[in-house]
Amino acid sequence: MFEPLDTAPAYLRLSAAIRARILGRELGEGDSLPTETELARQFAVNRSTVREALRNLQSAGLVERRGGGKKLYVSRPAVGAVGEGLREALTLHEARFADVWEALLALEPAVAAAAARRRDAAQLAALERLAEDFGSRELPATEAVALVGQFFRALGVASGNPVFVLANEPLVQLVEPSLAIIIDRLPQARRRIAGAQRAMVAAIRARDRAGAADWMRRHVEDFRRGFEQAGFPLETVVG
Amino acid sequence: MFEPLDTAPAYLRLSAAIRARILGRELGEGDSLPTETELARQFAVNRSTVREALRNLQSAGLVERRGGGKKLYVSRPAVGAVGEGLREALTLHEARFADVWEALLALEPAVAAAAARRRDAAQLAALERLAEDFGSRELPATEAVALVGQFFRALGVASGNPVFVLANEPLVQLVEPSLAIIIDRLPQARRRIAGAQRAMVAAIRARDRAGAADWMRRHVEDFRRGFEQAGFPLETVVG
DNA sequence: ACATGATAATTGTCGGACAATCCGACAATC
DNA sequence: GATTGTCGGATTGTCCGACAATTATCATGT
Repeated sequence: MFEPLDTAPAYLRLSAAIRARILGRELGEGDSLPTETELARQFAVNRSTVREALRNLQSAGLVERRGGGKKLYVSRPAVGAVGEGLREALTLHEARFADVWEALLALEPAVAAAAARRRDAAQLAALERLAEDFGSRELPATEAVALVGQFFRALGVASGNPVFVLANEPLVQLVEPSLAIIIDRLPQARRRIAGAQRAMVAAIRARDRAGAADWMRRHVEDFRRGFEQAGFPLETVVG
Repeated sequence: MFEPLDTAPAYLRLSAAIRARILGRELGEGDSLPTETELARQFAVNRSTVREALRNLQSAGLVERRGGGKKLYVSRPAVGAVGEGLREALTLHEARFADVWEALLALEPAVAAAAARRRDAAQLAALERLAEDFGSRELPATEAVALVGQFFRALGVASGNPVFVLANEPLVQLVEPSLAIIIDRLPQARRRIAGAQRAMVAAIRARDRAGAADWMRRHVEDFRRGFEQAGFPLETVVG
């Protein structure tokens, strides 16, 4: 009979208004927003209210301040930040290693296949350099893991699919700590990872989609085995 | 010799501090936070600063107010909200239909397979009811599409994998508008969707993982064909 | 054209204020 | 007994005004 009234606080309605303008492309990436005082004047609210609304947009990644400056710019949400939010969400939802692994097994072969199909020369070169770096040097675990993470991110970029790039990120972030432990405890882990990376890069260079996906599958399965052999149950909650 | 000082604004350090406590499980879901005045006192900052920090946590979904109340409670980020943020991010990254479809093709068969393996009786019943609802009634496009969305969400839940649940959400949200148009323009769309849902439910009931994945693959491929037949190029930017 | 320094604008933070609303307890009513 | 009214206190949403620190702007001299 009656519809609920819109009693949303002003700061929410304000951020919703600006958000709509950004998503509706009226404000494009790189455009700068008016100053807080000016926004307060235009929306006829207090500057404190404006600031609360801006914090909202800021943590959604829709606006940002560049390099310590004062001006606010419209921005597309950074992949790293979005991934971190997702990682937090998954942590609080108590995702287990088995869950993340299952997602990796579904996603990464497809990413590798897409990369094999669509990578350009520069992206291939980046992958080759990362694989070479990992394979040739005996870095400390933390740095080695960072390289593996970079390899996966580079794969995402090479896939040319922003959905893959975004989906990749939280999984990589969640997996990195476990991987560090595995590399520390299992002497053969480095060799196996290096081998898989080399094989994937070769398949991607040859534009061999099935090969890239296959090697990725083995790589991900190896990862699960490593996790178990390092003494962790698959039910371990990540994060 | 000297470490860089932490010059981040107070409201950021404050939200980081609370965030860390939540992620570190010192504050569990459902716990209530002190009042703003009390937080201001404890952190020795002004209440306005506290409020900016809280807006930050609020939009990350780490705290919420329940049902128009005043108390703040620690919460795990709601799937819908996280998905919406991701949808926005993908929209601003100009993901094309082809990209979303590629991700669906990688993800959904795995979700269906996991659901076939792990679903319990109640989850199966929910899927059956949704499929039955969709197949038996000739609802207007918007409601029909909502039912399809519910079917995918229920699949995610039945998969027992929070990663799948979360990854599902933005894809479903992005796809729903396109699907509404397809259903409107292609007379055979309803029948094909109903058929696929029935087949998937049957496979999931029989715990036939390969069958479920297979039917899902056909279903997703059908969806792409429908999109093209409805007159859209795959490069259409979603959102 | 380019560095430089003065000047104006802007942000981050603060203190205080007040109405609206929610909460809990208690009383009144059906 | 359950719903409804009432009342004081606590809390939030919003406003105002202020100020130091930092950044942007611009005229100026080289």
